[in-house]
Amino acid sequence: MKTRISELLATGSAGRGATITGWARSLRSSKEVAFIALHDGSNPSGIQVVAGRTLDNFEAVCRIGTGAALQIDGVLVESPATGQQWEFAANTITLIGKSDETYPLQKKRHSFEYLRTIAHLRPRTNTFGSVFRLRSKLAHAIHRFFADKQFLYVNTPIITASDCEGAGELFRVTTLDAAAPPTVQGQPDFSQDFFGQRTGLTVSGQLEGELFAQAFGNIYTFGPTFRAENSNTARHASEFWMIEPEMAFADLADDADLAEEFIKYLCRFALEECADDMLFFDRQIEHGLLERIQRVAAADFARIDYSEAIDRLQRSGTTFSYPVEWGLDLQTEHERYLSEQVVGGPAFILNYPKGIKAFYMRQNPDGKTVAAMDLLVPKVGEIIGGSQREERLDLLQARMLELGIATEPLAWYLDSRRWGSCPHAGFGLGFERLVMYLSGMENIRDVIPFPRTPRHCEF
RNA sequence: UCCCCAUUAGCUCAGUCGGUAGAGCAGGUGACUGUUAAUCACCUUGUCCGUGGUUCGAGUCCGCGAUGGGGAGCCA
Repeated sequence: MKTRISELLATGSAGRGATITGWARSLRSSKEVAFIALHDGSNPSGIQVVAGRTLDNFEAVCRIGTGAALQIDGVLVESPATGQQWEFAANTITLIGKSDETYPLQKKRHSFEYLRTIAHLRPRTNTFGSVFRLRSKLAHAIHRFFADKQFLYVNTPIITASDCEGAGELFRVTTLDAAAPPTVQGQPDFSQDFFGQRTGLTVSGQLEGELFAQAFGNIYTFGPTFRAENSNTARHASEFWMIEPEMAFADLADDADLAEEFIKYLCRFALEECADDMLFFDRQIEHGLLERIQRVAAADFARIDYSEAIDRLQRSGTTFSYPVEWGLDLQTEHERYLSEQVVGGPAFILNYPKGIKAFYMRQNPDGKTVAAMDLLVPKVGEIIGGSQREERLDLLQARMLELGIATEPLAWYLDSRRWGSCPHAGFGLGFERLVMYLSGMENIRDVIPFPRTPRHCEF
């Protein structure tokens, strides 16, 4: 029976016998004794294995390469040396999988850029061990948060025929022969395609989520999302995971309240339930991370109207590269100024001009703005985008007509406004951006196991 | 997609005024009774990103391309 290292350290006492398995991170040997840093992925520190000369295969153990897979029978003992409280005194060491000097992970610090080229091996490093433990636990925490609030978890489609959601470029899904598709009037004839129409990968589960919200009240989605934009930044990926709650009988204020409660919950969760990994990030990735997250968990998030934000930017006395004018979208430099200089923490920007937002957002009584919100956080930027949805059929239809959006393909969406329509609101949270924010990691490619970005689909 | 920067040993980098390359780490061998990315001694390692040009001579200068990084746009 194998024991996980984290469990052994948490529940073990001196003299407890166990069998552990894992991979050697480093080996330090001398004439009479050898030390193996053994990791099994269950904690950041691993455990120090002590191998004495009395082992039958002591000579062989001293030649084990970095990265080798081992099974070790032994007992937990208090460490006589500083550096760790416990260590594991080996009785037998079995080499399960050898590793030679060509193993790409060396006993030294590697750059994240290099590790991206060996993404199949990087989960065996300290940083990526902590990143993916945090990511996994956060995913569970997200489900727990919504389950505790009686939100229904709904799996919205990955393949969709809606290409007018306004959220981004679709990846095409087709079984047609790319070299010689059937054509009609010179264009590919998608009526002969697998689904009998043009289809793509989802850019958002929101529209379908709204339908479920109008049956179950409160719902959320949590799944992969695809955007075919040629974005080359540290914050964008072509495939990422998004959490999208949607609440019926709720307005924009309810939406922002939920978002704030959600982010704070996840901050507290990370601090409490991922303490050892968070400590690692604080020491190795971003000094002051713990304090920053603690402050967010205790903060009241600012709520600033777009119009007020424009006013404050104009009166700031700061010179920006891009113009600040009512009706124009906020640029990254403006968002950073607001969250970092004006607020010094997370800030909601509310009620944007309707001209720069999506068709489904609810039109405000002023006739100029819509009930939209973005949550801006220092470092990562926009982490949440949401809105109250336009629930009035006539206004929604008029807006679609105004923007030239065909209504027929979205007849089902409009139907939700035809019978039993009600005010409702929701938002989208980028899961990777959340992991970045909580870990201090600065590139989205380093918080997703095998990143998909323009020109990259390895592994 | 646009702007800027980079690409030299397995990794991280230095390389002066244009004269055929060097350090640290990793790795190998040996030493060491307790190490913490062990330490000490010795040793190995090069398509200087590719391509075309200038030049007696190019890692170094110029053009083009590729890849990576930072910033911007798009957005989560």
